[in-house]
Amino acid sequence: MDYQKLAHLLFPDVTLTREEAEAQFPKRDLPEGACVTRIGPSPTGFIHLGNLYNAIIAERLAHQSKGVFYLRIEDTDTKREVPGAVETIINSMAYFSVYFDEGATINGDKGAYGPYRQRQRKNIYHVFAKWLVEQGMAYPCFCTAEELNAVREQQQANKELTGYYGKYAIWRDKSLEEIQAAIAAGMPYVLRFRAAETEGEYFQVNDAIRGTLSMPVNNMDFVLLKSDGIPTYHFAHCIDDHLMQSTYIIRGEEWIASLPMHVALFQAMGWPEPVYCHTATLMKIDTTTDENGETKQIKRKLSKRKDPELALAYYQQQGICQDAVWEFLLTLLNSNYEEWRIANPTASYLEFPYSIEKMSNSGALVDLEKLDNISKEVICKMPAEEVYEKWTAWCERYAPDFYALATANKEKTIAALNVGKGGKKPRKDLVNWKQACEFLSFYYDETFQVADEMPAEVDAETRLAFFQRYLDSYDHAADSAAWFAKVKEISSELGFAVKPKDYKKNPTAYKGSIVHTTNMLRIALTGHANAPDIWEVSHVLGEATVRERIAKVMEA
RNA sequence: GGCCCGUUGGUCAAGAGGUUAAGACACGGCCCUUUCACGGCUGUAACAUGGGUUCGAUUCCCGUACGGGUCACCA
Repeated sequence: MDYQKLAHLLFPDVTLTREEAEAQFPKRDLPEGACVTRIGPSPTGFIHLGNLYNAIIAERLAHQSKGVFYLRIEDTDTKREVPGAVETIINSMAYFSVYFDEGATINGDKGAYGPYRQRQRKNIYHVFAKWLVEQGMAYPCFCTAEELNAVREQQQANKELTGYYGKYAIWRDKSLEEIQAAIAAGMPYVLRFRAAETEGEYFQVNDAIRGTLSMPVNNMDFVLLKSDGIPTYHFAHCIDDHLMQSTYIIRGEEWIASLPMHVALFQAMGWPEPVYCHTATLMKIDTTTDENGETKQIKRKLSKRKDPELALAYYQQQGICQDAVWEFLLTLLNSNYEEWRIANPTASYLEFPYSIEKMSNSGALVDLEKLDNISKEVICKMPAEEVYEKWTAWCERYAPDFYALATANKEKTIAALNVGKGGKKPRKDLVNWKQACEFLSFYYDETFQVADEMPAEVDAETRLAFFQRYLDSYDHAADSAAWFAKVKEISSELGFAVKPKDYKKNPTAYKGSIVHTTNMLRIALTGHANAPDIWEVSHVLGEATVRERIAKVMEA
């Protein structure tokens, strides 16, 4: 077989040599130890937590080492591509504060190692594909899908290893004439890798997360180029990650099984392999009912159909703060993150020394309660102005009514966000931006509602009397202590116990306790029996609103 | 089914051939307290399983179970 002739027959338009093509991607000028990483999402329109999880690892590895982090769009599957998906990927990553040094952007590509969309790199792949053909390491295969299916069924029936290998690789040793005839007949074909003919041979690969993996040597003549000339993931991964000089490949564990193919490819090309890092799949607990009617809890992979929390869009819609998602993922990534956070309460999460060796290699469960907890922690440490900016930014897109209210009452809103902030024990009222709307709604007359019932222990007459005296004696300028002293005084005059314990001990001696009177005030002012400090809230609302709201509940 | 990966409290997890097997979230109790939240103290709760190796194993080895991945012209 004349491989030169075959190569020319298959790639008549490729004029570049392998060396010339490689020369277009000069060595990166980076400091010692710098990592080059990437994410390579497919534009299928669905990006999920796992994408972010891997993106954060890659980003940290690159930026902690003064390396490069880039975005490559892996659009080799034209069938699954969804219009606008590239924008979705870019926007989602931006929403979660994941920034790329180079790669695909909304306005074309940025960086010297592009194009960063694989379909646009077709000619590059062909140069290397041609070289492999010249070396006798790749050949065309004209099998139809039907033929391949038939072979697979036969293999399954015989309990043999399925796939295109050994004696089943019927096109691997065809003559040039037969290939020429097939091409002349217009038969579509794929380009396959000529694998080593082995069986039962093993080799070892190192994985930065999992340690040494022992795997069978690849003996599959897998597809390099599909019939449309576009590479498969395997081929594109090898070519791109070499030319773009990725040093670490961060990807999900579903790729472990194809590692032998990738290693074989790198060896065929004569290139060093990058360091592989296969991350664990995110899981969740599901409650199911078994055949005996008993409910069971099982741990399973997050599913796109069943689990809304898998989609990144879910976190955006819920208004879960970006920083909280980062910290949550960081705690899953590195178990010592929480300890670090306790020791460094005010540091940015970007200062955390992330280490790939500390990664867990079993599937972590997505615990939304934990996320909420982290989220509260993150928001309560944020200055009110920042909370305001982030909350309103979210509202602008997801809650236009609140966007209008908050921006029209900016000063009041920031004051409201400052209630209970600061000090050693700041309040943790806000969990996410969606819940923030609910929580803050009582501050605005437009959304204020009396939701809770007045305490049943207090009769209507006493209640009115209390409010009347409160209004008559209300001094907006009084400080918190003076104000509370006044509330106690009125309560006492009306027969309420000033100390809750006194009332508890001797309930018949009183009409109620200070708990009841302050609760009435809370309900009148905030609509809820549970609310932040009354005095502080009153000063956010302003005297006029305080008087109005109390007058209103007296009418009801 | 073949191949690969994994299994420490409900969850995330630290850990080591001999430990009272950390910590965080969640849950319970107590305290603080004008409500709630916060905070403080405290409690319940774990090494999948059977064999080896060993003076001793949850930690090392082998098997089993369970969970996951993969076996495409998808990534």
